[in-house]
Amino acid sequence: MTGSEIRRSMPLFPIGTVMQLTDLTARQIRYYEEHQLISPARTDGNRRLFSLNDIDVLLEIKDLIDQGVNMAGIKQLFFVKEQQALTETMNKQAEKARRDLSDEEIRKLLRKEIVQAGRFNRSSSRQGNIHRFFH
Amino acid sequence: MTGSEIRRSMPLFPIGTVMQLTDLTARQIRYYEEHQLISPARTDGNRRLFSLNDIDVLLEIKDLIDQGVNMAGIKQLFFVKEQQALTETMNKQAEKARRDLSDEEIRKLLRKEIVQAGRFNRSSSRQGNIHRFFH
DNA sequence: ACACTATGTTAGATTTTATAACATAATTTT
DNA sequence: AAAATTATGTTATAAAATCTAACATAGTGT
Repeated sequence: MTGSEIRRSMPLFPIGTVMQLTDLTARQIRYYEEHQLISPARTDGNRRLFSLNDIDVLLEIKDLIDQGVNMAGIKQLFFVKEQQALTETMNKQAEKARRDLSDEEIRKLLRKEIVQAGRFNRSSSRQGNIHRFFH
Repeated sequence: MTGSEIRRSMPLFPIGTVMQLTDLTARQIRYYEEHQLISPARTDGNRRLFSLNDIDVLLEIKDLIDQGVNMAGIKQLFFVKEQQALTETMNKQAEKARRDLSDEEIRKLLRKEIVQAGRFNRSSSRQGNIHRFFH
């Protein structure tokens, strides 16, 4: 996880601040939590603490609501987005794996070459000081 | 004022959050406010709301205190820093003014050139379509 | 030894937030 | 059209967080 991801998910804001920042009522914010669109952290005393990510999501919800999308629609949209994000990271992992594989192949070839060079040097000029190639 | 400056001075955090973020007690934070090292905003109900800048200052104070500097010293340091910042912006303004002046001179020269070009064209070849130079 | 500094602690008042229940306009379903 | 559902408002009550102010105190500086 990167530093900015940590910062964006750090629980910092009480509901009052979030209300001002998002122009949503406390009732709305709690309602969206009830529907699991956000999961703010809690203080020891059970007060909600929202992260920057939570606020982003709330602003997104607000936009969609303003555009007439209902809760079911929003849930679906979020679900799809999450799937997208998931497959995206999976693709990235797969690509990384492929890259790692071909790296491995490169290394294999390199090894072969080195061995060949060794043989060549030994058999032809009897010098055998491969290490020169690695300085 | 830039966008990030606005963001950094936006009153967002209640004292509890600031306590956790800075590892200072409420008593300490209020004490530093009493000594005008910070000036957090207030809610309608008189609760303090701190900005990111406030938190930076508090962390700076904490550092200095950990290094054994007392309040008087911290005040002096902050005072000096503020003076520095002020003279710095003044220098910037002065430089800008100088640049603006020489810009003005450049424009003056350019104007002269244009007028000359106009005269030249009119008197010699009778075409006078200066506007070509400005496309 | 004495005054001052920086912080702790406590008390009582006020504000903010929590949950839960009931109310309701707007929309959807039957 | 009537009934059900949805998204939000409103209200009541309890608990948590914060406020100011006062007093306490260990450590510093003179």
